[in-house]
Amino acid sequence: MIAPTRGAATLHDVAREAGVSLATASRVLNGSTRKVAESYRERVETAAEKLGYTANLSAQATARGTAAIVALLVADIADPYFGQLASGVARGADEAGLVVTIAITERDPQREVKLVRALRGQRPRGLILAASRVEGPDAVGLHGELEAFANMGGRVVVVGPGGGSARSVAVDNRGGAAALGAQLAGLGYREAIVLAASEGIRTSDDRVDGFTEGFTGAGGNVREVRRAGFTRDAGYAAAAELLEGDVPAGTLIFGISDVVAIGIMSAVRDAGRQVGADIAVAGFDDIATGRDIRPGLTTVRVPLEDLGYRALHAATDPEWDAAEPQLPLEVIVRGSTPPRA
Amino acid sequence: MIAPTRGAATLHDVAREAGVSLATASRVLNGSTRKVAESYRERVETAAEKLGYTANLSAQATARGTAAIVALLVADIADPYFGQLASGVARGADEAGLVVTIAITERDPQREVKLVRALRGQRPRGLILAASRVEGPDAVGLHGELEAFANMGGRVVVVGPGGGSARSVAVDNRGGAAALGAQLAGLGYREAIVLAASEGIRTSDDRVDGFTEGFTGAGGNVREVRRAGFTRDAGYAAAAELLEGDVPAGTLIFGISDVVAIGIMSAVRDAGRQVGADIAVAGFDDIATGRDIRPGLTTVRVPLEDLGYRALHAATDPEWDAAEPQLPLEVIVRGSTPPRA
DNA sequence: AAGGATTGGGAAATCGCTTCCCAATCTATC
DNA sequence: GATAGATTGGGAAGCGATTTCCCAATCCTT
Repeated sequence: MIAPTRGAATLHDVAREAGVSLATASRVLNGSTRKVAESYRERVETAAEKLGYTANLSAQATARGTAAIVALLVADIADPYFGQLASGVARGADEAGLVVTIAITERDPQREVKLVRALRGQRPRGLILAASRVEGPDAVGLHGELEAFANMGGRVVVVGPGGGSARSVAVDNRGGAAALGAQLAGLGYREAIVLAASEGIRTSDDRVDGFTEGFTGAGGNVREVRRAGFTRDAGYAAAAELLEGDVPAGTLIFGISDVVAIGIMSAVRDAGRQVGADIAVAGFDDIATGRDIRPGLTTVRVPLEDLGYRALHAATDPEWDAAEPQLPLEVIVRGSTPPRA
Repeated sequence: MIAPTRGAATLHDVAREAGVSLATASRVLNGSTRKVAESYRERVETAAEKLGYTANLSAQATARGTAAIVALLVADIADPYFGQLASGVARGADEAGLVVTIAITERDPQREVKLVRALRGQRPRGLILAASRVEGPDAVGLHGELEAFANMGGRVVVVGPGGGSARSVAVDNRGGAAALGAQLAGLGYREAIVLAASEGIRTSDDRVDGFTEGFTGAGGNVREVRRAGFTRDAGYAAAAELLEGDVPAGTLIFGISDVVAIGIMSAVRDAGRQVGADIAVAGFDDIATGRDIRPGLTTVRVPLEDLGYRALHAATDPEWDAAEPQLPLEVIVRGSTPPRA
């Protein structure tokens, strides 16, 4: 039952209703090491229930000096990659009794810096950066902000290749891509084109390098690495342009992520070519869609949800084992890369 | 430049550094109607810059009595439907200088009630409910919580059919589904099966009713309405079961949402049938994937991003026009429902 | 039965920031 | 040039919690 009072009930109200002091009420309702006699405890709880009391988290945060918040920074929450990741973060936060605040960078480094600064105002326990170029000129401002954040007592976690003092939850992009490349070469592919994001984005660079290594190591040849972006439309556009030129049947196009690869598949079809036997396509991440698309998308499975879950823990557990084994990646071959005769 | 102090700089620090009072520093840095002399303003700003000051949002919230927060409740953030919606919410929040906190219900009504209660602790300006059954026995507890939330001064916005005091950003599910049904009947379909969520979920019910109305009104016949859920897997499972029975060629299966429809498409294929001429499939929402899948998914376009954007404004704008026109829906026919000869 | 050790409630200080109120200075008016 | 009125800085009282002391009432031990 919740009393229909105007404004929220405060701890003060509860204490008065129960006829105890503020201190006692606080001890009963919001975790404290000190014990309170059963009779008092009951009275306080009854009063709280009756008034529909919920602790004011902001006040709690000011008093305690730290907020039960974790901030998550993603490039685009509508992108399934980040959606799945966020899902894991949210699950972990829920378990730990933390609130997740989310901010969108729109892949704009400037914006990212500004957001980190704004987020700092919340004094979150941790900050999870899921979308960032950790290198390049843009990174310097960001670095300063992260430093400030850490100095403030917050933990920074980078999803992907870590840097500096930040903890990182890494994915073996290079290894996974190498395995993919090797396996595809094993299927008989000899010519590949890679559609990557701009240089300096580690995730992309690692995947390109790994793929090249694996593919060429097993007898293939990477004919070209084109720069596109991380979006479906970027993949589509780049592939469309590519297909205006001469792309022989049997060529493999490796998209830097599944989202990109899906764009590529559509472009291939719209160019009047066929995905699979004619032009093979592979991606990376194994987002849910890859399973439902036809032909199925060959990819490297990244356990995104787990990754998010881990990131949450890296951001909040005091003693977190940086040496924890990386999450296992797995190559998944589907119809988009049929074996070449 | 940010000074390498331990702990965050407080307003107090800035005031001392600048040699002014707390009040003045506050007025300069955090919006106030009062003017401050240029010379003071400058000194304060310089000091703030030097110390890397960022206002403690929690303290600000306690002092002001309200937090610059909007809470968003979704069923599953990895679901593209909610992802796109959240995207719009985030954009609007960013423009309005608000922070978005996100919570996941996992489609569990009990959990939803608990979350609303927990979220109340943040004293957010608004609460956007994007995933909720507004009817049925489970709804009563929720209703109480929402009431309490509103009493506290927060605004509740329901995405979908509104109820009670909450503002609502509605989608004409019924009308859209009716248009879809009519159009498909016009393409020559005569027999349809609907895969819906459980009864009592308004969104689902409205879509079922609308579709039935439109389809039968144009000469079709809804043979059956099966209850599944709102997920891809639910759609897949229900369709798989369905296809074990006798489903004649030319039958149309309408999935209550695109996510469900995509599951259906996969089930159809896995059952050795063909999507399109053999078994037609239609969905609702027009999530991005529907464009890249083959055949393309016939659906009703719901401008999800705009919907989220609107919800944000409904949650925060003091005078919001409840009578604002509903967002336009549009039937999109793609290859999953070819014209029947 | 007496002295010390627990146990547990309450007053008050504190967290970082806003804002009301007052005093001092400045501007404008006649 | 005096006075009313408008500006603008600062002091201090909150906001809604937590937490450190302090002290009275118990409990245990010998």
